[in-house]
Amino acid sequence: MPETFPSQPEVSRPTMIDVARRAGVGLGTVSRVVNGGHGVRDQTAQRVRAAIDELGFQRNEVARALRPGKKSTSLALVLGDLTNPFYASIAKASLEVAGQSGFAVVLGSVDEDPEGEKRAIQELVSRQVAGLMIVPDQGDHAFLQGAGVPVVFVDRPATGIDADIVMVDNEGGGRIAAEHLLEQGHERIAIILAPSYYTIGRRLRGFRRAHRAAGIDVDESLVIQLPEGNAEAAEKATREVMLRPNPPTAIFSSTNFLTEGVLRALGELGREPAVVGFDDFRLADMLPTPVTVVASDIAELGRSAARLLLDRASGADTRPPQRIVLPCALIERGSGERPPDSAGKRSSR
Amino acid sequence: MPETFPSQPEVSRPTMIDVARRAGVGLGTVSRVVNGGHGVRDQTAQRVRAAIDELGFQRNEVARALRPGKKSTSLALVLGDLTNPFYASIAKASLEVAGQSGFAVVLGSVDEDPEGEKRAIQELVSRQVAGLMIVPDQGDHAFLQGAGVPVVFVDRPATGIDADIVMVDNEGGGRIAAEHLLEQGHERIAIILAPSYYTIGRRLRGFRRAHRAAGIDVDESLVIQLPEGNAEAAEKATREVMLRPNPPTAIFSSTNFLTEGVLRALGELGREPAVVGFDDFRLADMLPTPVTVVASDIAELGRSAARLLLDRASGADTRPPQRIVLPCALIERGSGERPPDSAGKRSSR
DNA sequence: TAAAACGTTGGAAACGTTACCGTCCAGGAG
DNA sequence: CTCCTGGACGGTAACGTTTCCAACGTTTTA
Repeated sequence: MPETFPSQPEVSRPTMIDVARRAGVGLGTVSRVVNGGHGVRDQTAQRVRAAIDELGFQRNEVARALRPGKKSTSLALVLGDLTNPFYASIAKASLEVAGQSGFAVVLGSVDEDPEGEKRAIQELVSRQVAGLMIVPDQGDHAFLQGAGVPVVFVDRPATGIDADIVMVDNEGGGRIAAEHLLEQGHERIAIILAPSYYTIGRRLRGFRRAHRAAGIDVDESLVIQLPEGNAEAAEKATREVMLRPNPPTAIFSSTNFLTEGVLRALGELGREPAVVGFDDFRLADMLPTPVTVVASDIAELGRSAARLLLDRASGADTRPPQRIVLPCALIERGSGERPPDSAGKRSSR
Repeated sequence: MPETFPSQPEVSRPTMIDVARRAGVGLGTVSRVVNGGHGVRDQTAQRVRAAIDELGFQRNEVARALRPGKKSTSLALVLGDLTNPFYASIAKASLEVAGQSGFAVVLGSVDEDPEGEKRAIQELVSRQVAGLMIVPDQGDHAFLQGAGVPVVFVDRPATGIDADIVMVDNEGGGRIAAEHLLEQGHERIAIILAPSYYTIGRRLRGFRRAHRAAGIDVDESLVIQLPEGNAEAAEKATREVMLRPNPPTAIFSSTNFLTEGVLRALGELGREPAVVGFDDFRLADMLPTPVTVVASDIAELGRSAARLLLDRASGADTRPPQRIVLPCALIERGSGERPPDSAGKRSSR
């Protein structure tokens, strides 16, 4: 018979009652000291603080949050694949801002389907979080309307609910990318699109507007809608389009993962059309041809969302739903500056 | 005077008492139904379930966790920079495993200093999480010993406490990397080390053992200890060592970010010693010379940690502290297969 | 000197849930 | 017919905190 350890040491942590007994004061007094100590004599407060130190008392946040009106000091963050540096940046930044205000961040587990998202959100709400930051999936989010907890959407708005939203200027970014390529003289620019998320639609719109402004028609056969938003799909689509009789001289890929797939296909084909990607990514400047991208401050996206949510949760901000839009900027690195006639040639490097 | 909105809709969510009233049953009966419904007649349970649906009732997890013995259904995860794909992978994987068991994951905000880490952990403990997963900083973690909550360390052990640990075979990885370079005939191999974390020390030990086994002395001037663990420090150090009169013919970089700096320096110098990095990274195969790495299953690190912690938290696992070590494997891509005499030459690509 | 005002403190209720205990009723055994 | 057993259910205490109210003592004011 194997020796077993006690499953939990079960050294129940001291409570305020223990502290009160130890300090020889009432329960209410301990609470007052713990919460700033107003209305308590210095001498008494000192005794209480001493007892707290001796016992190693720590306030039980769960019990605290139970009191009516007292919201918990946690925010929830619901997002997709943390492995995507885009999401990771948001998470990191919002975590920092929340932490500075003494808030913890709860991450719901996020499958990719809308139903899973809804379940995750419900779970989080049942944990009485003070607010929700959500990078929403496509489904309807009306169920959040009367949830009684403030919500800030990140990166894209949700349907069925009017709430705060923090996002980047997708249309502007798409426009800038297309303008840049058009200025180089490109007239046949392919655009690789991830499955129709809101953001992608806006990027396409900017792309079209830039063409219209330049008086150049968009070749609809070069508007490529992928079935999936991963690198593999982009790689396959790129290979296909570059092998057509009349391939594009430039490619705008609408997502960081997509850009990766595009570059992989081009590398294998030995072709070098101009390439501009949406969203910057690590090592973009170290690839055989450094990659030109349209970038925005993703961390600021997370920071803004967290700040806004904290203000909503505290009741400090009672304005109608806000819409914060962060700018995009072009970062020229080489791949986006290739002239139209370079397509198909191998570089001499 | 600007019109203000009510800060919170304040539609206090229905409680079990509301459900009980609505269904015409007692409070205890509702609780029984919500928790599996044993000892309740089918007909009664049906009425209760109907009331729950009509009111949109959701159990208040905070109140539930307040009851003695009832641990909360959240795990805490404390780690460094989420922007590092290594940490992001751990977070994602543990999130998935926890989610499958209905557990949420709370991320503490993590500054880089040990004091901040301690504060973050205390915060998390005060939230009554069921368990802690920690990628520990260097400081002493003895304060966790009697915290009454199970702890699993991830990636590296902590001092001052005997707890479960899930990590990769750092020494083996270091050995494999060095062996691989030695087999190519390299005799002057530099190793770039991040500030002395446990893991780095083990990798160095493996590096030394491989040398000893091959009967080759390690040139101590090529054991380079960085002041900081970022790419910039590695870039500077690499430039410095490659410009020495007798530069190394190969470099082993002990961290993914470090590898990035190493490659950057080499690219600018136009030198091509063999390079092996510890930990795989995105786009490693698409760089001008694809990068050979020693890799392990980081996601499995996170999954194992979460599984183990869940078992500990539930009391299902009462074994003495476990030590799980995941293997490392070499992924040959090119940079690690350069012969000694290629150093200094530009490639012909 | 008495009354009022104020600051400090103790005590109790309440938050929403679970667990225990007691009651009630139906049905079977004696 | 009575007693007992057992399942179903209702009520209540308890978890640890915050907040409100009452009580007390001291000081100020009339």
